[in-house]
Amino acid sequence: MARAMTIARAAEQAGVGVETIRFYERRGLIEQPLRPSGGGYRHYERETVERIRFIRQAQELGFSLCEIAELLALKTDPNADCSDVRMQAVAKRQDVDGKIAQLEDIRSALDVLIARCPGGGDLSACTIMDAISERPTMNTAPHLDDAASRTQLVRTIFGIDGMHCVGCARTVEALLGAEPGVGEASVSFERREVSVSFDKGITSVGRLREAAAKAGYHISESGL
Amino acid sequence: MARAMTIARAAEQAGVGVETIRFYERRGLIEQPLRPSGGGYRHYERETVERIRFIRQAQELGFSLCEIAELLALKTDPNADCSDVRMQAVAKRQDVDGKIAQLEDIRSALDVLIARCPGGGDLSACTIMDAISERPTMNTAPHLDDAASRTQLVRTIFGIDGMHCVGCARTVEALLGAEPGVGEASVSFERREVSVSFDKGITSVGRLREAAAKAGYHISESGL
DNA sequence: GTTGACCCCGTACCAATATACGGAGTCTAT
DNA sequence: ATAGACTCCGTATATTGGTACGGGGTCAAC
Repeated sequence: MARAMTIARAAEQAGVGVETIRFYERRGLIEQPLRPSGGGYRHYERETVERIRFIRQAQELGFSLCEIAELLALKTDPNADCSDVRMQAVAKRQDVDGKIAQLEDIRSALDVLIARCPGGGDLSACTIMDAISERPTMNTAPHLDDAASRTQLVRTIFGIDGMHCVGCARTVEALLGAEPGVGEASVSFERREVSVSFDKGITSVGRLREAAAKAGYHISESGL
Repeated sequence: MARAMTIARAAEQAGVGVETIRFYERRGLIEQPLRPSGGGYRHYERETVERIRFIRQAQELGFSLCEIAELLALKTDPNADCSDVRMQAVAKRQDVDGKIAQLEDIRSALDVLIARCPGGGDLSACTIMDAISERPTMNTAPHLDDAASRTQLVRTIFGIDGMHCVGCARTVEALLGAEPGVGEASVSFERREVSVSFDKGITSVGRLREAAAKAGYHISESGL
């Protein structure tokens, strides 16, 4: 055992770059090792190499360098009392637990997709696409688990004639908004435009035009 | 339903900032919504809000925006054939699986720490610290699972006299390196210094000094 | 005692993922 | 018709986790 463990060798053994080690030193994740008088080269311990590997491992697991610093601090903090340390560990465990749970959610979601997929052929037959569309927000979506809630939202901007005032604009907004299948309608009196989002599976441009016409307004497919 | 869904309202509903939405648009994660002629304000769909929430969810789970773009692309790519899509999903699933496995490793590691901890009192009684020290690299460490391998590595730099040449330096390196408990020793002939790391639990400065003295070299606690 | 490999430090730069700013335009309410 | 809130766009800045560069010092070997 003769060759000094210089930074390059330490880096190689830890599987990182030389610059990375210096970076970790600057960040205080590892301490700058003892150096000879007057500023020679750093000499590393195997221990330090292990510490670097620990850092990489923890990173792989989604811990930030700050969190890793905390984990490492558990080891060296001389002021910590045991229950502090324990609480740190417990909190971290809950953290990890939560991450696992979320990943399991996404995994089972993917499982469903994969299981449903015929496995080949044209895209039109692909159930994965549909499935993703059905549950676009994972478990945060309020309640659209049912296959019946398959929607085909579109938004279009029409020109509109026959409005005399801002009141007319509000009227049109209200009457279009009341149509079945319409999500949201907003009318600009000044521009004589209406922007409306609706479900193609429920209503249609014609139906909307009709509804407006009944109140004396004329919709044209002009805007954009 | 009159109020147009402008960017601020969409941002609020999706739980992100306005700038974030614009950022996602630039990144192509969501498409810039339809706008009135001549460049008015954006009008958003609930659908788009859902999409943004999906993005945040996926991010929480460790997917990068690029990966999320892929996931979202499964939904809309008109050129993809079904098996392409399926392979994407399967790959993603494996990805997720790997992450879960890693997190489970770390979780059980933390569980061990927590279970061993007495739960209160002075730090000197804290087993968590010891445990972390024992397995600093998680499952990548070669084989130091045994409690017997509790080490107390230190490194010190000494001054050394009595060397006549570089050969002497190598000799000292070899003889110190051969001492039980010594990890690594490196000697600078020019600086008359030796940097040695050793286990305090196994050997001692005195023992090292003795070993060097036997070969005619004198170690002094000078360097640093 | 000189050479070539290595290391030092400070600083600059990179990519990812936002977030902020500033000056101009747009909407809506009064 | 004007004030105030909001939005537009482009650009700049922040944060995290590095990576690269350049000018000079150190080391070991011949």
